[in-house]
Amino acid sequence: MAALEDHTSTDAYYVTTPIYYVNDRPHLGHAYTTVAGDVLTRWHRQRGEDVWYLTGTDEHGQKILRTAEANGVTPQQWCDKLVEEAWKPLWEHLRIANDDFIRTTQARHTDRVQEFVQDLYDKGEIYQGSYTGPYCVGCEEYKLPGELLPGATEDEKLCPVHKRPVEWLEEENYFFRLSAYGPKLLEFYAANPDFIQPASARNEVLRFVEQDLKDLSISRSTFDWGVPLPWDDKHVLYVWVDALQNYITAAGYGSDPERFARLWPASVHLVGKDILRFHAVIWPAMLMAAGLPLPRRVVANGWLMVGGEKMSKSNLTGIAPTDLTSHFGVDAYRYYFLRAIPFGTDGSFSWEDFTARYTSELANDFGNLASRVAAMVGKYFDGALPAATDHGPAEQAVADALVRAAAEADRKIGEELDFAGGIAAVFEFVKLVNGYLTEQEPWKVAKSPDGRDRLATVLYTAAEALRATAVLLNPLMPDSAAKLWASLGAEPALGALAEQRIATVADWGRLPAGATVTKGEILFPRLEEKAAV
RNA sequence: GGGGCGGUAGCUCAGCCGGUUAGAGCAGGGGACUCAUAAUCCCUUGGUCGUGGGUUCGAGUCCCACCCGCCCUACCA
Repeated sequence: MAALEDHTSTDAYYVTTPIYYVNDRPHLGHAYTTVAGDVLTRWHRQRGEDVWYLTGTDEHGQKILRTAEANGVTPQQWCDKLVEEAWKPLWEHLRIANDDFIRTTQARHTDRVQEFVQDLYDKGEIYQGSYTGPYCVGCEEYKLPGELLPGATEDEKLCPVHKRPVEWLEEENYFFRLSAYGPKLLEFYAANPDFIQPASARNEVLRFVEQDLKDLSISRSTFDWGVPLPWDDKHVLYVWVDALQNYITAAGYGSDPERFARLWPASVHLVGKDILRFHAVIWPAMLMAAGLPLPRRVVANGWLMVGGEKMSKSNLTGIAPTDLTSHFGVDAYRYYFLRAIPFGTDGSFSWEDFTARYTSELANDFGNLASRVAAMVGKYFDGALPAATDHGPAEQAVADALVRAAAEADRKIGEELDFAGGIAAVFEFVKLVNGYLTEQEPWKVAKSPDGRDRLATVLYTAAEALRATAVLLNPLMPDSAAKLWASLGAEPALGALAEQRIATVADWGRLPAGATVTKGEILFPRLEEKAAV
């Protein structure tokens, strides 16, 4: 529904993940979003587009300061350790092909951030004021009057989290004139109906902005782990104001005008639904104030639920991504979450469901198809792919199905970010090829003396179908696709798998006769019995 | 408290502007086949569509109320 590909040929397809808060190790939710972005960008690379994929870490703020203190190190040491020992290694492990990794403590970021806010200050978009509000000692933060619960007396209000009375505190602060941007934002949303996706997220933002925005407090003076305001170093920037700008500082804002022109505005900001408001309201308003173009899309993904229960912070960190990859493998991991959970909605997953899909879809349908085809080419033609000399209606039906599957996958994955739908289209094609083999019964044809042409044609058709499948699945499961590509002996004639283009993937007959087909290792071995999670 | 989203077969989900006997995949049952990772292919058993009202010739599909789950409410994808 949201085919919003209005970027011109000179613009890069620039995708960002959220900038992850390095307070702790990456969990399944972070990995889910990052894998989605990786598949999206790999897909666009295989379209031949100029692609840039950014991820990174948000390293300022009071929470990190506290965590570092609790661990007896400086906040910078804490961040360095987590980034190098937990975050970057996980992305490598999951085959994330990001083009850059930005950390908000890097000078290339903090210098530009200071210039950005100085510019807003000079333009009168930021003013000094004082913030007075109900403060919860338990939360160690200000609350909104509206979220407080009534207390024992008329004047007493309780923190909704701690159910304890709040105190009224006053703090000198700088404010961004967010309230002035409500009408402009609504105008922008109306003119760009696909800006916020999915529709549920868009609704939420619209209702919020329609209620009149309040100016945003953008500085803190009670702690110093942040970017100092250039005109008042007693204050550091509110962590989100600093963090959001990673999307432009990493793209060359203020340092590399040529690169910035190529990358900005971003094509897609991937975000979790919990941080939607920052990306769909505050960030656009800040960009408007600075006179910069707005990103084309903000896409919010839903929440992972474990076995029907909400994945709370505790049990979210309870299952580490590597706990799953060590059992199922990295490719299956990448496959599973994008296949099983419709992007944009909350979705349940479980060890049992993962196991069921692995066995049924990856091992039985896909992996086994690769095995049986390679085995028969080996058995009946000594591994030399024969030519299809008897291409008839049944073969044409396979070729036609491929055209449809490729088009649907391209539209759904490449345009709509409907990963589950796009993957399903490819796997329906895999099932169709299994059915084709069952109908054609090449093992019977092989026994008849005059069936040589027929046998060759059937096996060629299946191998050619697999060739396309390898290309279509490469963005999702690069290691398995590479194994299949090697098994088909495709590289000598067709070149590297990553160089295969989506636009020509459904052109029938690309895999040349004579290719050396070998029965490589099993793509998705049957899983060992697992006693407990 | 306010705002948003969801509650459909054992499981995970489709069901757009209301219209014949509510669909898919998986699991379960039966059959065919043997090239293949005991895989594949065909057929098939499952549902008072969260609850209670209402609108309508007709409602998972619209309206109201309620129950349950989740998210946001200015530092967790």
